[in-house]
Parts: sequence; C-alpha cells; structure tokens
Amino acid sequence: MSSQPASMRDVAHRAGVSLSTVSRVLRGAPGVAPDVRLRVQRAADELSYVVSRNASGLVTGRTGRVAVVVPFLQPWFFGVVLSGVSDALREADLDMLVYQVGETRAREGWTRALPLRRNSDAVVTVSMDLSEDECHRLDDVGVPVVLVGQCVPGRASVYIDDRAGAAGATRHLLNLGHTRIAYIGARREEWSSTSSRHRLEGYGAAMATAGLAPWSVGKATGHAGGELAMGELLSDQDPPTAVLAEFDDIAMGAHRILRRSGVRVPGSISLMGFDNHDAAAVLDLTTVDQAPYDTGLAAGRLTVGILDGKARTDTHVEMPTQIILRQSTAAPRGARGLST
Amino acid sequence: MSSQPASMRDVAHRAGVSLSTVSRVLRGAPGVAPDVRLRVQRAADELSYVVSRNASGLVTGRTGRVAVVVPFLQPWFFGVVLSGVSDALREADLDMLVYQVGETRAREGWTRALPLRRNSDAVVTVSMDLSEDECHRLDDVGVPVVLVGQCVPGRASVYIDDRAGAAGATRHLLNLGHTRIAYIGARREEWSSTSSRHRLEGYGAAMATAGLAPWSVGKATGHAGGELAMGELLSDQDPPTAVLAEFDDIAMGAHRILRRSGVRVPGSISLMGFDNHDAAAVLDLTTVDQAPYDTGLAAGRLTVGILDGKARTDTHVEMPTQIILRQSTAAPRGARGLST
DNA sequence: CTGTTAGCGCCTTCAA
DNA sequence: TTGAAGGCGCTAACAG
Repeated sequence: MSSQPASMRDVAHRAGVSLSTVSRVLRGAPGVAPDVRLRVQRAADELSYVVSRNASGLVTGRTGRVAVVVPFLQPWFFGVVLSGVSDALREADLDMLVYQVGETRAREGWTRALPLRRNSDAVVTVSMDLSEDECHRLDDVGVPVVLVGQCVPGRASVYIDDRAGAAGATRHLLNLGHTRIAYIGARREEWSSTSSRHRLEGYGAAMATAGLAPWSVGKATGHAGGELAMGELLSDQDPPTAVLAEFDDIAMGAHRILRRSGVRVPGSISLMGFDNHDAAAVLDLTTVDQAPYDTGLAAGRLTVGILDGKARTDTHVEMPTQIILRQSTAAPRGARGLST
Repeated sequence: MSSQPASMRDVAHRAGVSLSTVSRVLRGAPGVAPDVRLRVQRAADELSYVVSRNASGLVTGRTGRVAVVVPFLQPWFFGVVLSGVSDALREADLDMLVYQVGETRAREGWTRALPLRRNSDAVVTVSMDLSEDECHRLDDVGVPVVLVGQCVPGRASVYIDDRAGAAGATRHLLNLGHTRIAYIGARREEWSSTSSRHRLEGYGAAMATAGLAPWSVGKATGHAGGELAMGELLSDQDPPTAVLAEFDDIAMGAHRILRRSGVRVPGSISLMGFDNHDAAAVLDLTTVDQAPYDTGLAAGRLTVGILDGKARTDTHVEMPTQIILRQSTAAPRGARGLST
C-alpha cells in the first residue's frame, strides 16, 4: 500500500516508544517489559514492518546472507543440494544468495567478480572443485567458506566418500559373479574433478582386490558420453558383462544404447550408475545414492554453526553413500557367484 | 588477508583522493578526470575492494538484489528456470536471493515471513500459482513482482500457452491416426494449478474439434501417478492407442509400467509427455518443450527492465512451446491417418 | 526497564 | 573536476 515502506521510526511512533526499544523487541533482545514488547510487536505487524537487513547489517557487520556458489544450476543435483542448504539456512533465518559461475575454464576470477566481500556472511561452494589458488583467493574474501563435494584438509568440507561408493558398487557387481566389469567415466581432460578421480580409483581398488584388471573407458560427460562409451564396449571382441558408470547421466546414455541395440539389461549386461538421479528410478537403474539433499542440509547447518561460533572452520562431514538395488543388475549368465 | 575488509576510505586514502571521488569512479559516474579514475580503479583492485551493497543500498534505496520465490528447488524444472534468471540478473549486476517456500498449503503468510520488504528490489515468483489474495499481499511489499508460469492480467507475467501446447500435442496424436487418446494428469484435488487446468482444457478442445470425447484419468502427481493411471488404462476393456501425460514425470511413470508389462511403445501404445524433461531424451519420449531456461532468462530481463523503468509492470511475455518428436509416438496399427 | 547518542559505509547534495 | 557535510535505517554503548 504505502509507497514508502514503514521504517523503525514509524513503528516506534505507533507504539509510543523509542527506537532502541523497537530494535530490542525485534531482535528478541532481553530487557523489555512484556506489555511493551507486545505493543511493539503489534505495531510492527500492523505496519507489516520488516527490519532492513541492509541497515542492521551496516551496524552489526553481519549481512544475514550466505552466498552459495555453483558451477551450474540446471543439473538435477544442484537443485537438490540447494534445497537442503536453503532449508538449513531458513532455520537460522539466513537468506540464500545463489551464484552460478559456469564451467571451470570460464570462471577466472569469480572470487573477485562476485560481490561476496561485504555482502554475505559465509560462502558455500558446491562441486566447485577449487584449486589451491582459488581457495586462497577465497580466504581474501574474509568470510568462512564451506566446501560441498570436495574435501580439503583444514577447511570445512561436506562430501561423500566417492572412493568407497565406487568400490562398493564394483563389489556389488563382483559379488554377483561378474569378472568382466567395465567402467565408463568422463574423459579426464574434459572434467577432471576430484570426485571423478576418486570414483575411478575406488573401482580400480575393488577390481585389484578381486585380482582383476581394471577396464575403463573415458568419453564426454553426460548422456552423449555414455552412448559413445557403450558403443565402444559393444564393439569389443569380448564385451563386458557388467558396466559401472561414473554417474547416472552417463549410465542413462549407455542404457539408451543398450535398449536400441536390443541388448537385454540385466539379462546380457548389468548396468549400474552413481548418484541416484531422479530418473534412475524410472529406468530401474541400480545406483549409488549420495543423498544430495542431506548433504545440502548438513552444509547449511555447518555454515550456521560456524557463524554462531559453535563449529570449527575445519570440520569435515562425510556423508554416507548407499547402494540402491534396482532391476538393472543381476548375475551374469552361467555365473558361479552368489547366484548359484 | 586483512581481517577487516577494505572500506571506501582505504581506497580513497591509497589513491590520494576524497571519498566522493572514489564513489563516483566506482559507480561509473561522469565528471572524473581520466587519470584520477584510473588511479582509483587501481587502488580498489589492489585492495580487492568491493562496494558494500548494504551501505550503498541504504542511501539509494536499492538493494541490488532480486528475490526469486519457488515452491520447490528439487524438481529439475526450477533449477533450469533459476539458471536463466540468474544469467539475466548477472548481466545487470544484480544478485539473486532464492527462497523455497514449500507446497501451497504449507505456505501461509510467506509474503510476510520472508524479509522481502526492504531487502530486495523485485520479486520473481516461479510456478507459485498465486491466489488473488497472495497477489495483493505481495503488493504490500512495495516492490515490482514478476510472475513466471502464471498469467495474471495487469501484472508482469512470463508464461507458456499451456492450452495451445496440450492442444498441439493432442493434434499430433490425432494426425498420426489415433482416436482413442487418453489423458493422464494429476488429480485436481492434489495439484490444481492453472497450468494443470489449461493443459487439460487444451487436450479437451483438440479432442472436441476432432469430434472425439475426452478421456482423462487423474491420479497422484509424479512417477507414482503415472504408474497408477497407466495401470488403470491397461485394465480398460478397450485400452487407448495413445496417451498424453500432463507432464513428463507422469509420462515416465507410465512408460515404466508399459515397459514392465511388455507393451511396446510406440508399437502398441503411443506415449507423449509435456515439459521436455532432462530424462525424456533418454527414454526417447516425444514431448512438448517449454524452454524453461529461456523463460527464466525472459523473466530476469523483464525484471531488470522494470527496475530500469524501461518495461511496464503489466508486460506479458508468452513463451513458445514446441513439439519434440522422438520415438515414443507413431501411427496406430492399421491407421488410416497420415501414415497411409 | 527505557531513552539518548554516536556511528556503521556509502551516496548525494552543495560549495569550492 | 573535486572535496566537505549530512543522512539513509539501524544497533550498541551509555545514561537515566
């Protein structure tokens, strides 16, 4: 209604008290008579008054805002993480600023380009896979940083054990009786995140433990890469009986190729993904769940904890992964594994 | 490094000029000697100085921030829209605040609970399907509002023509020669958004034009609903030869049931979705694309335009929809349609 | 318990 | 073209 939104003065006036009293009430500070508190609250309500974080922040030095930096906003994963972060911040009455900075190569200098400096109380990076350099530049911003999907010693990090997840997935296939297990991932030159590296390592380790040689194919990321890689595998003179993909998107591309080629899943080839993508359920894809919502929630709460001085800035939170069994994996034909 | 971030005074000091000069340079205001401008800029760079939006906003009354309100953050759709909004705002150097307010019934009073009032320059709502009441309460906030995915006369809206999209999809199926075309949507009591209503109407209209009676099944939303609805249709004594789903998630659930039941798509039943969900490509699902990224971009730009006084607050932008032909639709067996 | 005072960091007059 | 002064809305010390 009012073209000029009410200010604290208006509330004070209406309640018949001074500015500081209004301030105290609205901040929930102690030392205000109950009846006065009530009167002020009513006055504020009637004027639909909301404290300007701008002005209060100027004094307190806190903005009431947390910046969340993501490379992309489109992939399913980030929305889910953000959802968790958002819920956690809301609990603490903090606002969430979201910055999309694009792929690694294009984001030179985002640490300074973004108005982080005095405009947010903390920075949460999601799957940014920061270099040492970027980390240091973030320090310059002078606010606590929480890394999601990346584990850096000495820094607040929330992440999953990609190695263990991939190893577990590999073991699942091994236990079913598979020995010819291929791994499809993104080509290292295109997308060499730490998580990417760890998953490959986990696969390799599990294979080694089983006394088997690793067999990995690296193509582009996403559906397209999965299609290419699976095409290659199907053209091998002795194709695998099971395939583990670095993430579900890749698995989905592979699935499509298998469907089109008339190769039965899991009849002829078992296929397994990683991430528990939304659509994995639709494809009945066995996969590794990494609970991105919980990760976001944990990251948000850790951020709040750090801001409240209740958590250390070098806290590490490792989120569990979990194998989600669906219809895309089974024992190979004539297996001598668990499926006897 | 400095624990206390540099302030404008520090920059002024370092450049050997006054505060106002620094302010002018950093705002790009005219009336500063080129060499001075340069000197100030260098000083600011060296101190990695960033203007505090908090402080400047206090004076100018503008916060440099736009609030984007979404019901959920997890579904694919919102991430894509946000991505577009983010890019548009970034062009104008505006920050994006994101608020997730939950489902309709749970969001009583979000218009006042959120610190929108003096904390953002504009509000963008995405698929919020605001009631008259909520719209008015938003007016109270006193900032321009842009509605995405909802068309309200007299208010800035960016939306698609759901009716036309659904009608087009139906016509696609009709043209292929189908006559027994069923529609699966979310049950009205669960999710009665305008968009939902319009899609059903579009389907109904196209059927009517073709002289056919509509046949719609309403179940839960999401995969689950699609599964239930398709189950019901498959149990009909004369099942449809084509099915149009209100959105891709539902179509995917239906697809799963068809796959499990051994019903060939599109051999026995053609299946069509709406939205062009990420995973629709993987399932080879014919669908209606509604370009959510472009929608977000348009909404963001419209917001910027309104803030700059270059666009009217009642601008309507209708985004085009487009049929994406994939492998899930074909002429029915023995059709006399286009497929002769 | 309440009110008064002095800034927070910046932009906007106005005067030089 | 530049500098000095005032105040944006609020909080934090202090006084009462």
